[in-house]
Amino acid sequence: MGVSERGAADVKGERGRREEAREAMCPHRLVLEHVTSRWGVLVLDALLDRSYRFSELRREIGKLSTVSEKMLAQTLQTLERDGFVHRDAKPVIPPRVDYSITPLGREAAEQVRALARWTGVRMDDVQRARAAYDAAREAARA
Amino acid sequence: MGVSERGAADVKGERGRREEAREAMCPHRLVLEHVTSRWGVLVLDALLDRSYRFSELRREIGKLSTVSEKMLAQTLQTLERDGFVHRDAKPVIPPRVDYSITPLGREAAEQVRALARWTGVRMDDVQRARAAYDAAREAARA
DNA sequence: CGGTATCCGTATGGATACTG
DNA sequence: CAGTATCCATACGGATACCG
Repeated sequence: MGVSERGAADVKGERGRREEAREAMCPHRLVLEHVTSRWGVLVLDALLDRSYRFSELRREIGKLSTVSEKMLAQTLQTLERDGFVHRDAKPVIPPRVDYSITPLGREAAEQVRALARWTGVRMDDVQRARAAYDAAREAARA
Repeated sequence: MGVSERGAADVKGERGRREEAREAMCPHRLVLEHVTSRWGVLVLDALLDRSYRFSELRREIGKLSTVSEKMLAQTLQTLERDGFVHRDAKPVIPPRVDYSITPLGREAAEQVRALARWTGVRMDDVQRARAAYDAAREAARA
């Protein structure tokens, strides 16, 4: 799931309409979507170990899956706004911005990491299940 | 984040190309995306308590967020293929299909539920963080 | 009832170029 | 370096129709 935020570029400075509409009925579902989003998961997991600069974080995450600058920036902004990530912009040339996890973010990140680890551990069970499923469908086709 | 599967209808019987390509480099990331997907989270959480029929599940989930038949079917298929959900189609008229969670799925669902609960508990911290963030940006604008 | 097939609008998010 | 602006492909997901 994406971060569900339209880039500020596409429509002037507003968060997505969908997200805004859904915010009314069940606010914490959105928070869940933020932390479990495609890049949110990887950002939180990375920041659990140490703080990162923007490009450094991009490279780190890139080991697993390539993320565009745009999506990384969007994800970081969302997580910062929710209070999970702290952004420290140093007024130097060239610019230097450090991202770190907050105490609140750490709580989320630990659970997310646990889930991520779990998928790794259970991966072969999943693959066996998939093989069985595909085989059954193949058989049904004949 | 969606389930990341294109409907079988759109392109003949194949899973999304993106998903297929990414499957190669980091398979367990996809599993994580399946269980944390928009509807995957809600399906797993619901099935943790008891089994449901298709429409019944749709109504249950609908209390939180409306899901189309198409997306629910897609989500259930993905979770079934991964071995998290068991599908029991009874050969009766009218058709009756029960969905239940598997032991493997239960492990995932429990973690997902814990995370979902956590977002509920910490919701006011998040809202305070958001208010602070928005106020800071407002101040910077002036 | 429990789906699948098809059509289709549009938000999502990647690539690229540009700026402070 | 750390982003923002812009463009654009596409896949996400809703509506509808139909079938077993």
